Amino acid sequence: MDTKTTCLGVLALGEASGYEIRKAFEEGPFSHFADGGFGSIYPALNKLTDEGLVTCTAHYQEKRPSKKVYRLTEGGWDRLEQEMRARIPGEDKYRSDLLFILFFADWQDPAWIARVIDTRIDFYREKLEAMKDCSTLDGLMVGQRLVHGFGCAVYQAALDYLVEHRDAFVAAAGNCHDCRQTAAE
Amino acid sequence: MDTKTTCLGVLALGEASGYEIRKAFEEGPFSHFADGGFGSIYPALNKLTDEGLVTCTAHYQEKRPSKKVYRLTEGGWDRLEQEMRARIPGEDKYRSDLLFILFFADWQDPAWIARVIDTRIDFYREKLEAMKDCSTLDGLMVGQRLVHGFGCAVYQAALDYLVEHRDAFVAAAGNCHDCRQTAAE
DNA sequence: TTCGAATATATCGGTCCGATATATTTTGAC
DNA sequence: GTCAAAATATATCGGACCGATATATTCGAA
Repeated sequence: MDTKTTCLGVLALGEASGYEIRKAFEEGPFSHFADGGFGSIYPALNKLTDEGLVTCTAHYQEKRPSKKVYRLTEGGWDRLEQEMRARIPGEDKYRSDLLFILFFADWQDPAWIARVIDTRIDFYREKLEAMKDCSTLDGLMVGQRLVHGFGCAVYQAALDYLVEHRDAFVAAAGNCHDCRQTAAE
Repeated sequence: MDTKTTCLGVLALGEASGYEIRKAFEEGPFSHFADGGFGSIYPALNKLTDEGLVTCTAHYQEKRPSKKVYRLTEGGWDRLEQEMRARIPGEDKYRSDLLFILFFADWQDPAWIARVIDTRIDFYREKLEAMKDCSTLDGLMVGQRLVHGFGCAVYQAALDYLVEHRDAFVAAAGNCHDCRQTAAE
């Protein structure tokens, strides 16, 4: 889904400003399967306004930049529904710099490998704790709760794998002292 | 990692053409944590050649476009090592159109929800089978095998969750006949 | 009191990606 | 045996996307 469509999705939960949409992508309920920075969100919101899919109301605030609150129009609802039924969704995209580094673990310093894995283990533990004690789950739609559960399940599997194989990764590191020659076959 | 760096990574396993690099991203050992289409790979390869990080040798073939084979230089090896140790790797990116659709399951047609989930379950089953019987695992470095295992573990967790909650998703669908009003609070 | 984080919008340059163009060989189905 | 489809192989273009940056104020913590 492009940024325009994911913005429509956030706005389907209630009116929001560009800033609030970004929070939904970064920390909110959309954070584990969608994203978008300001450089994508603001242009997308302008295009959506031009196409009549959202309305924009400026809420003037005395001491801050005036907040522009966006809201779906009937056309916006139609477009969102249409996008969600348009095609069987394509394969998920999963990109990981950590896995790229770990792939070449054999050629690297054991201490460095240990450090990147331990950092990630800590990160996953915190993330999962925050997701689980998430009391804001009440009142959500069933789909939202299930998708949240999907996120937890996948993070948990990643964490478990890292914990279980941490030592094997570290042991692999530093065993190949001549990688450039080895790779040259 | 940008496309230039991931290309260096593929070339670290042996010389390759642009076409072969793409296969490594699409089906090969890099497929579950990196990617890049021709539109990214060819320009990246040109830049790497300009910077002296790879060399390009044209292998003329009689009846096909001549194959340009790229190979890492010493500078290329240095750059790759440097990139992998430059910083603690950032959070993985996970993007999913399926989860976006499922998030709004309550508002959608049960048959459609069943179809998208069943399609994905089939996809994961095939993918996992292909990954597990992967006899090409012999002779790989330890890091490569472990990263492969990580991919299997995460795909398995995703598959298990979908199988277990498929009926709950379908049951959620179609229960909300008035989503636009409901969303308006 | 000062420094960083949060609130809030916006742009710009560079990168990335899907679609498309081109051309031949191999594979497989009927 | 023939024909279509898939694989081999490189390349570009326009539009979308993203990180960095600019601007300005308030709030809380050290």
